[in-house]
Amino acid sequence: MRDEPAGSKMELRLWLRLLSCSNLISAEIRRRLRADFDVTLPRFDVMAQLHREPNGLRLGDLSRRMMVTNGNITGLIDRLVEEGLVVREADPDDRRAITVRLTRAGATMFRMMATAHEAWIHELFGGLRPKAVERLLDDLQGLKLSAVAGLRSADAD
Amino acid sequence: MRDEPAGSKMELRLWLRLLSCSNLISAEIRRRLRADFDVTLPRFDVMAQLHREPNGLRLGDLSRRMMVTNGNITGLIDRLVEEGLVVREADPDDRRAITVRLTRAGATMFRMMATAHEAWIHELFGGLRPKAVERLLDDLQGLKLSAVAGLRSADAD
DNA sequence: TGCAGATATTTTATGCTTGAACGATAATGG
DNA sequence: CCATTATCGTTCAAGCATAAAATATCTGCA
Repeated sequence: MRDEPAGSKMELRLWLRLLSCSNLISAEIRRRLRADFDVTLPRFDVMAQLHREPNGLRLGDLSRRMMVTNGNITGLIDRLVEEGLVVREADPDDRRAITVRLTRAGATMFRMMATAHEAWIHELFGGLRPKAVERLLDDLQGLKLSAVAGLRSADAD
Repeated sequence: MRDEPAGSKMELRLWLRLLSCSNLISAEIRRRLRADFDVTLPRFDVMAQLHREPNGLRLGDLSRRMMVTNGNITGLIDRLVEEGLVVREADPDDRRAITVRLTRAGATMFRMMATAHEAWIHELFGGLRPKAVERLLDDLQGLKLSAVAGLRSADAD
């Protein structure tokens, strides 16, 4: 007897449910960001990272933090620069490197968006009891650990 | 004074954690689908839907089930047809409509992928105790209900 | 009948994302 | 010192995704 079959099916259901929650919510956040601020989620994410680093971030660090490829960041920053929300600055110590930073307009805009964003999340998550929020935080942490372990075991193959 | 702040911050943390779990896992699934079967996740999803409908599905039904736009489906099906995994069939009753269905090769290929997929999920989720899986299924269902309610309340605005 | 509106799909423009290839610069080791 | 190697950012081609406009067909009703 193995415990896989039944367990596997439940895990599959869990994965589908997780994905549908995540997609449902992120689609709604994207919709509202677009409707209220004419901004996309990836742009919002970039601005969120930059907002916590007043001295700016190198492009490589930004792409690592956002877990996306370098080539992706280039285009994202291009558009944010066009809109005057972000500036590129040469690094005096390393001529390969470029640092990006929010402009004053970018920082102001981000603060407005962040306030709205937090309220939206509360609208969407507010139906959960605090206990359930705690449990989910815990269990999702467990899932993350499990997944990271699963990643590594496949690496070793 | 409002009662939001504390709760809102936890909800925000939960949202970020949910998103990072979902992204982590789906990136890994994409990577493996590509490495082992040279297939993308959206293509796999289309094939999964078609596999449960031996008589095929109309494009509109397919886009509704996958919760993506019509225009998206067009290109996805184009590529699957090129690869010989799917066929388009005219509907004799309605000349606007097109039904798509897995070819025999498509069905065979999907069954192989589905087997591997289930094993991958078990690798990634297997670190969770069955109790935790149950709890997550429950709590995520609660989250979904909360989010759907939040969607509707915004509609009414 | 004939036509207004609904429905089914495709097309188009735009943006995000990836992986791979590339050019420029920096760091290292003989 | 110079050649090799590594790092930083960009470019490119391909694919996914959306919203909006276009096309074709169907349906209901006056």
